[in-house]
Amino acid sequence: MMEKCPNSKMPRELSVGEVAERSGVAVSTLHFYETKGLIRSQRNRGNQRRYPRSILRRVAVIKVAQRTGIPLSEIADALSVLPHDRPLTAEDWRMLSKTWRRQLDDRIARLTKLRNQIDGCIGCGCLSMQECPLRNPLDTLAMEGPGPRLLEPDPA
Amino acid sequence: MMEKCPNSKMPRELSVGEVAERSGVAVSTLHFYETKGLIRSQRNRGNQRRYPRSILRRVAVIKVAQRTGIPLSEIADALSVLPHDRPLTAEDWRMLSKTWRRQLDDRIARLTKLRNQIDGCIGCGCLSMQECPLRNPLDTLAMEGPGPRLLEPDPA
DNA sequence: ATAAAACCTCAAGCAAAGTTGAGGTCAACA
DNA sequence: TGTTGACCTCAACTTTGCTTGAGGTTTTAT
Repeated sequence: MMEKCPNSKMPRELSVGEVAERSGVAVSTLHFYETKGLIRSQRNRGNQRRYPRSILRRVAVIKVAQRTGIPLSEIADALSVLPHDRPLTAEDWRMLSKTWRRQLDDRIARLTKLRNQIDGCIGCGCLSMQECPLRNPLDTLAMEGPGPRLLEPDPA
Repeated sequence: MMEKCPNSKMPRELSVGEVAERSGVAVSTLHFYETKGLIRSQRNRGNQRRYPRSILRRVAVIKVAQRTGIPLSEIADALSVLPHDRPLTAEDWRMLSKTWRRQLDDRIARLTKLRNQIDGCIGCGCLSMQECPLRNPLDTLAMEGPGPRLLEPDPA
């Protein structure tokens, strides 16, 4: 299919199609990520993309970050401090995951709080009551945090 | 400002601006919701929108559902079985919240699982190991559930 | 009576995250 | 040496959830 490494069954470099297949993202998505600076590619003499195997890890990390709800632009920022040409190390990952893990906690906490509110509402039939968080979102949420904000900005 | 109910300080009907102010959404958003069938309005003789007070609850419910991550189209579906011209009852809310609560649980569970995976990865420095969920997303996620799905579809 | 604020419609624009298609090149296999 | 399948670029289109603006009417306040 592609040139193989003579000493191994593993190709030394991966074509975009191979990366797509192995990482589970579409070729067009890899192109797209490249335009966004999330990944980078070398070209062979026919101008086709060739990736080092470490691309797979990078893409996996991107996907994980996305699953936590981090927008691509932030993922790009976080990854941009790391060189494209060497594999991510465990230490790199520790740094990245520290921040993302916090944001994930945040999202979980927000959703959990919402769930509790909903449960409270179910219990009390609150829609007919003055105290319900749904009843008067403005007042209720004014008490929940800073700023004149109704029903949280919700990055969720 | 607007015609008042003669027997009360509360306006009988609300203008779009009032609804916006009280519910915390922009006027343009209310227009938008109307085009999507989420809300409906009566018009006065000058063609301006007039809402019953129950609109506030309806908008609040929409916002809550949105916070759980439900797309507007599904919110519209759920609300469409309820008449626009009477206030939501506690029973209505119980029915709506039952489904949404389940989906919220789901989201929370998904994110929590992801957090655990991340924690596992941090602990083991897994990026350099074969067993890491990040290492080979295809195989790993094939085991997680049904279907040839990589890195979950993630409605999150 | 008139000016300002609020409202109306409709069209266009924005951001995120991609996908799709047209038109053309490259490479791997028989 | 073909001929297919994989690849290339660039532009346009998609969906979701709105916002912004133009151009015009209605309400309210003075």
